[in-house]
Amino acid sequence: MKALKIGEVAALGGVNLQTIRYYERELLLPKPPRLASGYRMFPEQTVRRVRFIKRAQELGFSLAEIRDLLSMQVDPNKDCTDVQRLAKAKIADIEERICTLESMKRVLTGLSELCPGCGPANECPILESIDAKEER
Amino acid sequence: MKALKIGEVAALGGVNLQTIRYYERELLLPKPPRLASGYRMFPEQTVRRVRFIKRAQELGFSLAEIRDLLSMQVDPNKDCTDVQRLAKAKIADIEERICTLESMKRVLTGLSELCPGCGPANECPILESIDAKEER
DNA sequence: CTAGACCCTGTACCTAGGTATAGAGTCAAG
DNA sequence: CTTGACTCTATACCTAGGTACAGGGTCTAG
Repeated sequence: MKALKIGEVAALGGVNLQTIRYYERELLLPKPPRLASGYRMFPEQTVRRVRFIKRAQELGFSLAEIRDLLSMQVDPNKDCTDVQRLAKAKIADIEERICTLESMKRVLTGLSELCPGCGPANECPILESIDAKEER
Repeated sequence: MKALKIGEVAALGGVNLQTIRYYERELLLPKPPRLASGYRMFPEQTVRRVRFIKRAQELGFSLAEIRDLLSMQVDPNKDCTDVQRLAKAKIADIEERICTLESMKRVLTGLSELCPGCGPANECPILESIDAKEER
């Protein structure tokens, strides 16, 4: 099993070199052994871990949540229920964000339809609607 | 027309007092006249402007975009087309974010269905799927 | 005239997830 | 043995949208 230097881990993992050190500080990567010179020597599987982190991020997990996911991977006392719970919570979270965005979109679309698309901006119904809600 | 002190503007606008100074620095509010003591004296309509900012934020506009909206409100050379353009761009932006979230949700839901909800976490299909994409 | 509430500026701090820079040390090829 | 690529630590900086604090001055009611 070949040990990798930080630059190799970063290149293979597809991230910036500083990001590796950042992940180590944030406890997303275990502290690697060092050479006498102080150089970090990472086990090969670190690359896989970095990619795991990036993919979990794409699914909407924060680094704090990913830290939890990673600890479940290695903790024999944790079971699937815990992972399921995190996944379900994240799905609910995503759904809520979608709802918020959809309501924003509805309002904006409604405003946009009021606007004739011409005429002076200071009389634009979009601006007036945002502005004048206090007399509702 | 009564002039308002900063604390009154903040209270009536429903924001923190520091936020008013921040908005002034960020050119979202015009620089108000000052008393000899240095106290800011805001025209009453400032409250309305603060509320405009907060409502536009709720619709998804950033402060930079709101600065543009506000300048259109007062610039006689701008017309509705400009406002429309900003609104449409924001709608497109919101739609894109919804798409991203929906794709995240689809993937997570798929993973969640693979998981039996029991068994050791280190064999959880959710974690394995996030982990093992490199052999796809 | 004094106490308490208010205001001033400047600066630092917060979240989240990094990125950049400086100055010094190390490693490997030729 | 030198040179260039790599690594080390520490610290600062970035976005966005604020919030907090220190140390001072001002305003107003009693």
